[in-house]
Amino acid sequence: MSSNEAAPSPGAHTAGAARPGGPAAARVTSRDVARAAGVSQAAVSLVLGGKWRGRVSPGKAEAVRAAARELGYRPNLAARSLRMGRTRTVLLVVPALTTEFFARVYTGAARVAAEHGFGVVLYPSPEGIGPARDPFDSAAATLDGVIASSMAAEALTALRDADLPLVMLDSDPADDRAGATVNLDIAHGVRQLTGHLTALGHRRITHLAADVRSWTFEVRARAVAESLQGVPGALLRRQPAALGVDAGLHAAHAALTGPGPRPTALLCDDDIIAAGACKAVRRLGLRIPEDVSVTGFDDLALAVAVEPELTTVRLPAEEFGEAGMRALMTVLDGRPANAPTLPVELVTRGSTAPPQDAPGHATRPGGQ
Amino acid sequence: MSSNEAAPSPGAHTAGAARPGGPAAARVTSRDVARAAGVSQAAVSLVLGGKWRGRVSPGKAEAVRAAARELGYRPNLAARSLRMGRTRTVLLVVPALTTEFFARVYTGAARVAAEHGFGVVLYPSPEGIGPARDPFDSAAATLDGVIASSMAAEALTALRDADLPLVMLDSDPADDRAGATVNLDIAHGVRQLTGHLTALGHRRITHLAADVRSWTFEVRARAVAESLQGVPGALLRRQPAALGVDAGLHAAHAALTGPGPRPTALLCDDDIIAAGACKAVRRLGLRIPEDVSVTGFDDLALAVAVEPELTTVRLPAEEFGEAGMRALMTVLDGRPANAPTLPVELVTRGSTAPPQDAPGHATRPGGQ
DNA sequence: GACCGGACGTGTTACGTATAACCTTCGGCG
DNA sequence: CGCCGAAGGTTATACGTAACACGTCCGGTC
Repeated sequence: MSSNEAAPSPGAHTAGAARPGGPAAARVTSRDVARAAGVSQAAVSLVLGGKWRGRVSPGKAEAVRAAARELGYRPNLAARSLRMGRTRTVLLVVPALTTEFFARVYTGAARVAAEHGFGVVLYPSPEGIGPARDPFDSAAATLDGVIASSMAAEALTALRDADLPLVMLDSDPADDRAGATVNLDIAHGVRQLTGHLTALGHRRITHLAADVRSWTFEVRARAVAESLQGVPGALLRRQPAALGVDAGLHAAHAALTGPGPRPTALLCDDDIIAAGACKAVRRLGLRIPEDVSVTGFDDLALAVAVEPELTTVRLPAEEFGEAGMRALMTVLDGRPANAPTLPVELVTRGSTAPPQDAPGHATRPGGQ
Repeated sequence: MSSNEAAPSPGAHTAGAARPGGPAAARVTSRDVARAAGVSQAAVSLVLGGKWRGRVSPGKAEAVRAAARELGYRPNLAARSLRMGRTRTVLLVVPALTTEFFARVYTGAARVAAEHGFGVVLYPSPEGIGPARDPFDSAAATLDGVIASSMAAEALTALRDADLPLVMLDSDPADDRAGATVNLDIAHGVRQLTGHLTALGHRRITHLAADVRSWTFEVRARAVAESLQGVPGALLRRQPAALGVDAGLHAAHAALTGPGPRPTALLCDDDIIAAGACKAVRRLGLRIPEDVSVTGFDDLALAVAVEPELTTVRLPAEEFGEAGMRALMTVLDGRPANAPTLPVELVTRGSTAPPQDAPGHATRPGGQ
């Protein structure tokens, strides 16, 4: 990593000066550098590759580096990949990039990858790519490793032939396909959340549960149930919800108008569902948080855009991507993979408050 | 969104059946296919490359295809790139991926690229990558072309050496660096928007203008000014706003509490600023849309998550990315580039209504 | 004085593909 | 009949890099 921290910016300057009027058509190769430095191409490869300890004299090594800088030499990645059998490219499999959460995961992962000289290509789920060719058709041939979210696990079936190093994000640690698994401490976040709600006095809580088969949502459902187990008088119900604002709205409507006593809190599986739930609450003439408290998950930008701002569990999305990429890099180095679990944090905002349980004044038609 | 009903399963099935128990260590090359089909490696290349019209008999061609399928042959992209001098990889330069708009642009661009057998790598702006190495250092060596948003124009300076085919998104058509420019009909969208507001009776309008130097925001500012030029009694003011919910809140607060008559409409440069503006309006004890109308831009998911839902100008983000990539593909084919301008659409929702101080028209509390 | 091993390099090769150049067969035509 | 061009292939080569195998010098050692 510290081997080549040669300054790039002055290099660009001299490169511009070094090519006065010549057409950029002819790419400069390691052989050109060799010629300029008066050494063989092999020496250039050794020097620039950093492994010249006792093979090239310091003087010539410096000459090589100078010539490379002067000519603006960039190694041809295709040739290198062909020779080495490695592409320094990894695949990130996410359910959809248009969700802010995974866009941030990508950002973190790409940053760490860049530090290691790796690139990241995306497989943003079948619905993102649509009916086009399966990226694995060509991609699998030129990948060094894969990071995959548990929410896109089904896409991984296409990869089961190629036994690439694999790091799973937020998935069952018992999954043996993965070389390592990086998790978020979802269960703890849920416990904080339910603790917050019960401390406020909430007992009738409906979990607006994402109807996506995924490890992370299974954990959330289990943690919600378990953490309310010991609370006297707690009445937990479960309302499935698809992902999206509209789906959250419909699910919340069903939850609030269904049989039995009305819940005083809606615990939503993500902020987007929660935003939809807020709309449903208000359309029924109820107030947030006085009549119904609503909580989200993820702490997206959305969480502070809606009103009132959402109490939610902040997931460290970028750090998540960073940790996943770091784990993959250690696996690629042949070292044993660490599999950290990242902490999450409850963020308390205006969408939660003690319930106004007075049984008499349920509906206030006018409202604002 | 229904999850993926697409079926990559049959292809995966045959692939799984073709490799019974062998270790996947040894990659299958075109020579292996040649051996299996009883032809030379060159014939395999011809057949699989599709240019065997009068060079290989149909029978042998079919045998080659069968053998390739049977063995699960995947061409080595590194070798192909080295031989051809092209990488079938293009770069998409965007200001930040965590914004939904550009995530959708990427999705569309990646889809079209995949149809052409191209991959897309991202350069999500310096602030996304952070202080890590400049991706162009290595990337520029292996790119066939570039698509760049005008919002990330400064990042392009790093590319000025490499004279790669370049398609600009939503930027000044006079910019000569670009081989083609794909635009959105922003000006028309703005005219629809101002027409909508003035038809409702609004005259005192403040433009919450993104303080980002970018072609698209310059066009918006100009179009707002020009389209209100001929409206009698129109009073346009301009309030700079950084990007983000908080920035929108502050800018709107300044606009509403500043000197002079209070504006009855806030025309925001994007939905996120508009969401912040909504919060500012309510914090001042004013109502949307009765006291102040608010409009956004882009039609992100956010636009229907806030309440009231935002009147906004829908930008066809994915189509935008698709059109950009299509233009780049034609440039790469050596054909003259078409440079379309995509239509945009005004979406009228609950955040706009006639101003209450307009004579005659009164308040309609219900909403729809 | 023969031998050894480390420092300092260079020649050569292979990675897998696409394609130019070449070679053979064969039917048709002057 | 002799020759030509097309069909149907094959052989050979180059792309740019990394690294193995091989030299050569030279100071020290027995």
